[in-house]
Amino acid sequence: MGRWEPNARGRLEKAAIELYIERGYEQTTVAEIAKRAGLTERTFFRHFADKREVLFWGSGTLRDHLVNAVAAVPDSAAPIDVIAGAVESIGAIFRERHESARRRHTVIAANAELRERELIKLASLSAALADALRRRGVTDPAASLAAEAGIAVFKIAFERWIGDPGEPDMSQIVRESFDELKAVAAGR
Amino acid sequence: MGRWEPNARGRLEKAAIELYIERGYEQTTVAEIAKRAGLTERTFFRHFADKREVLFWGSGTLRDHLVNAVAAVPDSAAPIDVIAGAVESIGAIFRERHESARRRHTVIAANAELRERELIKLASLSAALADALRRRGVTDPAASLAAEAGIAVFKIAFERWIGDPGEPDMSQIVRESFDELKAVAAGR
DNA sequence: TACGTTGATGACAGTCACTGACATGGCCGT
DNA sequence: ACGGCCATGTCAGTGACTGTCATCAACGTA
Repeated sequence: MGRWEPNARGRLEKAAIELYIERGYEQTTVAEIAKRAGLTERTFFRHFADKREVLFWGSGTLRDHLVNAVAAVPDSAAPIDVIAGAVESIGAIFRERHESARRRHTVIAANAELRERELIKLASLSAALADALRRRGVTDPAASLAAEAGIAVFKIAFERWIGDPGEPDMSQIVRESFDELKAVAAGR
Repeated sequence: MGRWEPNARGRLEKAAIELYIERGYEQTTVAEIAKRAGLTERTFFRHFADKREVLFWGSGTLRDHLVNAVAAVPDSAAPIDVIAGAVESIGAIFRERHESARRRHTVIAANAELRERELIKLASLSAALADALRRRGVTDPAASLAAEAGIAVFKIAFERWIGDPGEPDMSQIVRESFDELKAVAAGR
C-alpha cells in the first residue's frame, strides 16, 4: 500500500466539480477542494495550472482526436468537408456522456472566467484544425477560415445537443448544422 | 480648477498601455499603473473591473456600431450579406488607428489571459450580431451561424490587416475574406 | 453667506489565487 | 542495508481584487 491514497488528480477533479456544482465556482476556494480530496492547496496547483483548468485539462484529448480525424479523411475531400468529417466524429466521444457534459456546461455557462477559458480552448482546437489542413496542402486563408467555421458549427451544435435530452447523437446535429452553414454562406 | 487632475480614467489607460508595452503585462502591477497616473490602486479598480479590462473597455462602442450597421442594411439582403456589410463598415473606425491597433494587438497576443479576454469580447460581438439578425426576423440557427461566421472572418481579416503595414483599409480585406469564406463553404 | 449633499478619491484591512523554497518519508534499485 | 527519487506537506511570500469608512472640493439651496 502506498504512502498516499492513489489517484490524487482524480480525487481533486471530482472534489472540484462537486463543489462547483454545490455552491458555485466563485464561492469555492481551492483550499476547500484540496481538503475534500484529502490533500493540500499546494498539491492542487501541482496537478492543475489554475482553479479553472480542472474543468478543461481533457481538451488535449479532443484536440488529438480532431487532428487524427482530419488525417483520416480522403485526400479528395474539400477542406470544409474534411473539417465537417472531423467534427462529426467527435459525436462518438460524447455519446455516453450527455449528462456529465450537460452538468459541466452548466457550471461553465454560469461564470465569465470559465467561459473565457472555454473559448481559448476552442480557439486552440481551431488552430490545431487549421494546422492539420495546412499539412494536407490547404493554404491560408482557406485553412483558417474552414477551421474557424468548423469550430463555430461545433459550438452551436454542442449547445443544441446539450439542450436536447432526447438526442444522444451529436454527429447528426453537427451534420445538420454544417448544412445550415453552407446554406447561410450561399446567401440563403 | 477641480480638486483633482481631470480625466483620471484616461490617465490610467495611458499609463497601463505604456507599462504593458515597456515591461509586459505580467510584469506590471496595478500599483505601478496607478502611481504613474498619480492615483491609487483602489481608484484603478473603480474605473476598470480588472487589470485586463483597461485594454478592452472600448469594445462596447464597437458592438453598438455593429448593431447599428446591421439595422442600416436593406431588408432584402441575405443574412450573411447583412453581417458582411456590418463587419466591412468597421474598417472606417480603424482607418486612422493602424499603428495603435497594432501595438495593442502585440500586447494582447503576448499574454494568454489577455487573449482569453479578447475572445470573450469577440463572442459578445457575435451574440450582439445574432440578436440584431433575430430582430430582423432571421431564425436560429441561421442567425447564430451567420454571426459566428462573420466574427470568424473579422478575426482573420483583422490579423491580416495588422500584419500589412501598407494596407490602410480593412474593409477591402474583410470583403475578400468573406468571398473566401463563401468559396470554402461551397466546397472549393 | 452658511449649510447640507454629492461624488471622486484616499486609506486600510482583509481574502484568495498562485509561487518559490525547503522538508519529509515511503518506495525502489543496487 | 543504503541512497536517491518523487509526490506531498509546510510555510512564507506577492499581487489582484473587495468592503468600508474618511476626506474634502464643488454645487445647489435657503
